Amino acid sequence: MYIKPTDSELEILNYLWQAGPSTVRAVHDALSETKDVGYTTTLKLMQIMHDKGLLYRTEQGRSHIYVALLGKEETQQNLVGKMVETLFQGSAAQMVMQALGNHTTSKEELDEIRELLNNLENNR
Amino acid sequence: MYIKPTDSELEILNYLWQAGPSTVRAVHDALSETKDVGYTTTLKLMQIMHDKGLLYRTEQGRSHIYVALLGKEETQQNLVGKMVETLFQGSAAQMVMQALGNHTTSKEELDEIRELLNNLENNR
DNA sequence: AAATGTCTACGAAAAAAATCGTACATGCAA
DNA sequence: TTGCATGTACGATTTTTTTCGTAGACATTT
Repeated sequence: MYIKPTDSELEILNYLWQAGPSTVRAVHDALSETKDVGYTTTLKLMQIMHDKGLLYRTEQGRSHIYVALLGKEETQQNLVGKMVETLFQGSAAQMVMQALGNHTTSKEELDEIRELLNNLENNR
Repeated sequence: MYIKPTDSELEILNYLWQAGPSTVRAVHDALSETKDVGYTTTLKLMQIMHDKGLLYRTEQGRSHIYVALLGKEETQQNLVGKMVETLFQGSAAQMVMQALGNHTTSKEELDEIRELLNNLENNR
């Protein structure tokens, strides 16, 4: 069974996806920018995530280097999928409407989506 | 500030959105279909939601009738928006790709989305 | 060498969510 | 009228998540 990361865990995963293998220090410094939290809190969270199998870690001198074991796309897919099921009765289109209707999206992005739509229809 | 409903609360809201004003019994019977949970658990949850201001209730004889105070669209918007921010760095288009890429969507729905895209571009 | 800084480990507490048992009221049926 | 079904209230417990203090190891600075 897939383990749904908590919101805090997601913040950490996000950083690791973007930054690659990182120390607790690096993660914590990044999170501190937007959030008031103690170092040991971040440390503990990452240790727990390691226990849960969400992170891999390797020793690097006196500290540890952590790597996300969940892929970004895989996780996005899981969470979006879950939201489509629970909040949109399984209709991805409904969710898309909500998402696009209330966010500013550039012409380039809209075009990209159009292309995706075409591909979906052709590979049917 | 907007209060994010928990997963359990969302299940209840979903039912209320679909069924309209309902008793605890009705909600619980519906949830029981897919989930093993005691009646008093559902009752307590709904009482808490009432305390939080998520539900309104009115007496009906010996029991209570509950109504969702959060609108469905409003809540969808909030949660989708939050997900776009945290999981897709603010890019709704990215989320849309994920959502469409991994769900089967009918031609009608795809057309509907196309139309939405056109409208978005025109009302710029 | 002593002090200081920076790690991890670990326990514990606080906070948030979810679960349920029991008590008690009341309607209804035998 | 006695007993059973069905409500709510409410406290308590359990589980999950978040937070942080303290201790000990080790490197670096003074």
